[in-house]
Amino acid sequence: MAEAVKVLVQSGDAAEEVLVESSAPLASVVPGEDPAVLAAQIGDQVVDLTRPVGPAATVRLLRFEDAEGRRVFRHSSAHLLAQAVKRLWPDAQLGTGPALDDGYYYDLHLPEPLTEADLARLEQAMRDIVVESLPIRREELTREAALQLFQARGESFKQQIIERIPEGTAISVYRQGEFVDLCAGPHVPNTGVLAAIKLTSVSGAYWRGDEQQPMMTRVYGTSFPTAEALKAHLDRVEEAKRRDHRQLGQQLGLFQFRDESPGFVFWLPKGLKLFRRVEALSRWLQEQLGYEEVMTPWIYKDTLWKRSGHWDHYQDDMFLIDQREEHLGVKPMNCPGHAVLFGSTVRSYRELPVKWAEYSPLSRFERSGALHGLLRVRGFHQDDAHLFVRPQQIQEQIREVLELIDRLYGLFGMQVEVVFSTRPQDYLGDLETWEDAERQLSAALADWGRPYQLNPGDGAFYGPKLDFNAIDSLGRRWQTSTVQLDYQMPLRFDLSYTESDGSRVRPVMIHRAILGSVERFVGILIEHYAGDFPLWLAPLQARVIPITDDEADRGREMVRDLRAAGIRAEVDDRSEKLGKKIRDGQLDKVPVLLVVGAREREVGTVSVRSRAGDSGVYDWARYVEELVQQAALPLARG
RNA sequence: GCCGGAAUAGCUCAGUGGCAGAGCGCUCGCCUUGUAAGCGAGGGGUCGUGGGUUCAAGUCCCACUUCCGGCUCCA
Repeated sequence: MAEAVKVLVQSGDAAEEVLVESSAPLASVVPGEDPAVLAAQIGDQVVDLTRPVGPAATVRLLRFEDAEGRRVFRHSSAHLLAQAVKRLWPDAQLGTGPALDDGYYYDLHLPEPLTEADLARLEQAMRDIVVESLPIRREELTREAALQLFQARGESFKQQIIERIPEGTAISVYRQGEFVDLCAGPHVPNTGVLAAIKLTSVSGAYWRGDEQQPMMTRVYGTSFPTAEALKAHLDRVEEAKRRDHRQLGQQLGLFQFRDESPGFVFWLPKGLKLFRRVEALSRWLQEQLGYEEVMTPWIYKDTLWKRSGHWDHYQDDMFLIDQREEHLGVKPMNCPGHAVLFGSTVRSYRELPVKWAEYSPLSRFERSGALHGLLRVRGFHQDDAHLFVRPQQIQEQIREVLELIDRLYGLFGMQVEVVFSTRPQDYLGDLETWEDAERQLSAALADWGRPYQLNPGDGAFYGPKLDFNAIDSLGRRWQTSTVQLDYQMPLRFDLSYTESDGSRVRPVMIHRAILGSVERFVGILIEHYAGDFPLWLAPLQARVIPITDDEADRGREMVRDLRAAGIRAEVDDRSEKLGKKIRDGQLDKVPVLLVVGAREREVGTVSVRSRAGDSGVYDWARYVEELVQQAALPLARG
């Protein structure tokens, strides 16, 4: 029966040809029974090592180092978690437990809420199962058998999942010891390889993400093949925590949130310096491209919002005011105001593109649970602009926006990723217009020459869009910029311009924000730089430190020199020891500390200490000049 | 909005039914200092808000507010 087949086994960068029986398990082609091999890939399918080799010509062995292998490892970890829960709370019902990018979770329905204190017990139960090194076995069953199995075990959520599995799909379960879970797999060969595990948090989550459905308890965890790798990961998490903009904002005196106005920022002087600096950059770059700034009302009558469509589609997210007879809404976006302005006069094709920028405050009534530091607020500012263009100008205008994004993010040393979302099912307008718009967008992207991710069918109903993720110094992605084509707003406001042949044509509106919310962007920058802002951005660039009170006057003089040269500086003239002032300067993350003692005062020099440490003694006048140069905006491609 | 947790001095936090605390910051005094914390004293709190249980509540219970972790949503 068994037939010998020749298989090319790829393992990491190496590949070797082996002759095996086609009925032998894939594990038999693993060189030296290497326990680091978790699963295998045949074609584009990831499978268990217990599967027979079959007619495969090429088998790729997957380890934790491979993204696919990692997912298997984390998925098996989720099963491990579920098994431990069932041991401690036999009445718990299983929901789902997928792998995440750097961990996994399992949603469970528990009779009692689980607290973080229970996590230690649960973790221990998981370790016990690791030590037991239970083999993990796959089993395929019929729909009826599967339903019966989970019904017998009282797993109502699993039954719901089975009922939603399309006819004809193989239904599989995985068993390890007394535990069995409905699962497509694949999994690692046994629980023993899940060596280093850690539960990180517990929270609630709706079954299937639906508010109408029961609330599940979601337990989050992560896992690694070795304790060292787990430690390294936990250190990275610590690092991210250390950079939390909310903590740094408090520590560095940048901004505050207060109960008196939840979701709105109190900017302190230092934080506002950052905010204004970032905003000024955006303004400056846009002015180069011929944008013009406008400022439009922030409160409008309901008639405007009804016309723009916000009344029907966005009302829940707006601050509404009933002022005597009038129904008013505070603006969550600038677009209706700009549309009104565009339509206020007769426009010629010669004027287009009209590019209006606005930095006005916007308000959105975010649900209370959604608020998160500067990253999600109710009152914010966008570096917003609307481009009113002729349909044939879309490509060149998009191209220009892409360059603007490059230049702005380049200043902060950040890369951006693009997601192109195309026509959804329920699109408005005619197909031809959509196809032309999408063609122009992809042409602009192609011209830009950067890879992008296509998200078919995820565009807005009024037009296709580009979303941008900025990647920070820890490799985290933040959705910031957005570019959206809009055919609906011009229609609703009956916008038009006169074409060269005298006909009236409807312009296309391009909504775009480069920083996105300035508040959010500042929050991202705080985390990106961990509060160690580059000199050009730092709210306080230099602090002068006189060593004794005898140099305090000289110190104040130096601050005057620095301020006259445009450097943001202050003096620390407290009667404290030098070491103390240096320490405080470092903790305040001041880029340069300028020490002046009797020696420096006598000969007109300064002892400079940067973040890296003592960097020597310089002539004062020359140093100020040099500092001014270092503090200039890094506009390399000016 | 929903689930879970939390709220004590300006900040970070201890206090587990019986006199409200520490470190840092702040004020004052002493010290006059050479690259990450000098010494001493002082001031500072309706223990988030409102109700309840108790002889007695920062502590236990309930409601509300805000924050944190998620869900949902999203710039």
